[in-house]
Amino acid sequence: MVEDEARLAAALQRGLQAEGFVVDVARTGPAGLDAARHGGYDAMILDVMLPGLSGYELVRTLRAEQHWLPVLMLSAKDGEYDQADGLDCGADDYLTKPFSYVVLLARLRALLRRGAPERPAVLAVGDLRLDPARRRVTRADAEVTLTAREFALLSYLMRRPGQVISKIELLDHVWNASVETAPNIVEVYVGYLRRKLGRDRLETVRGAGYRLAT
Amino acid sequence: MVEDEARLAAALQRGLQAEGFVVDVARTGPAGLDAARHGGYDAMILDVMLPGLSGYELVRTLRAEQHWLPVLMLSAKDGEYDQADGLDCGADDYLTKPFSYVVLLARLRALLRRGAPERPAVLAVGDLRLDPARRRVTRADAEVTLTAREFALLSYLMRRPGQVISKIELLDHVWNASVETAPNIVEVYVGYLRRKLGRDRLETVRGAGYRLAT
DNA sequence: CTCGGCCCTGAGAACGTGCTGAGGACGCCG
DNA sequence: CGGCGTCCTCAGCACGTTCTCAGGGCCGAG
Repeated sequence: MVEDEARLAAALQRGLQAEGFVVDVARTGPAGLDAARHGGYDAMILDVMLPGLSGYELVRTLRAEQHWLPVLMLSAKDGEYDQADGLDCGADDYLTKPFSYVVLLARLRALLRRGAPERPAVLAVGDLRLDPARRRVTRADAEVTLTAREFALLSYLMRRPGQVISKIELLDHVWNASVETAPNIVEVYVGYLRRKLGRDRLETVRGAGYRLAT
Repeated sequence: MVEDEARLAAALQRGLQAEGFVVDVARTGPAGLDAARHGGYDAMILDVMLPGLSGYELVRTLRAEQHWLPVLMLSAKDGEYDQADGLDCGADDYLTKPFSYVVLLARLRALLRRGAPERPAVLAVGDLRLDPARRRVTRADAEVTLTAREFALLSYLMRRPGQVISKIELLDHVWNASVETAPNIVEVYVGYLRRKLGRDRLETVRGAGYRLAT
């Protein structure tokens, strides 16, 4: 739940927990966005008026990043266009304050029942797209075939584009090898990926690791 | 749309048609139920107060019959429990009359965007059709006879066409075997299916699993 | 410029994965 | 009992994948 009014947040949290839900609360827009990205939640209750980032922007960002978490929006504005805007930003339902707790609960259940549409959780960086479920990678809409190891390495890098990731970390997560494994294997596979994806997608940061160009 | 007030129905129909929707109207509960069952619609707008069969009962019946058409319920009752009841019967959204047309439209769009969690009576992928009820499979309109195991495997794959499904998962769901069972049996059955359905329907994704070509 | 270390790459060995045909176990039915 | 169909096991083979290794190139520090 992303809600900056502490009392409302606490009341809802208590109520939902009593229903058996596991509830986390974020108080600001950016914090909520972050939680939605990485928290593995089944749904999000989202206030529109938030410090840092409005609920509208939050949903829009989330959808642009291909996250399809069901979102129930709360707002004090009951203008019909506010409601329409919220839904068109990508929210799945919209309630105006003050709202009935029973209604909130029923709508939340309806949302969960409907569930997230099968995750097009597609990672996209530049013209690179990686679909974990379909295990497909395309570069400028052309399919690229990767081996299992190459695929694992690329998806690890694509989850943190622009960041430098050390060979040790890659060995650890992609190979789950111990620290003493020779890091040369990473170099070899980066080489393979460069050959298949283009020379300049993967930058070497000498002495530090590799970075996926954004 | 299932609505017995002729003027409202006509107005909505006109409006939605102007937005590019194809709209049919049913005036009674039973007629609406029938249309929902056989009409192949993408969503249903449903009044609660209907002659013959209430909206609540209609949705409940539909859901009990495993139809997962998105339903937007309309009602003159704005008691919170009415709303909660409607949603708990299986509706996906609920609007109280009088409602704003703009809001209706936005909610309808949100509902369509989320889409029906497809559970079609007949699974179809390419020229392959599989009818779970009749336990029949056809390929380009020619019947294919499958053994029980082959059928189970194929239907599991057809529920998630294009996605890569691991042998472990197949073992788990089609064989409900433990993780330590030798995955060779999956390979064998994929071989059988390929022989019966054609070589290239089932792609092997080395190190990952199998994928039904879309 | 020179040197040391870091990184890249091609060759090929080692390894694993997946495919297939043969055939045994089992249950069903005439 | 014998024939049949289904389910499954097994072992051998083929080939793609993974990894090792060594030589050489590149970069930055001094």
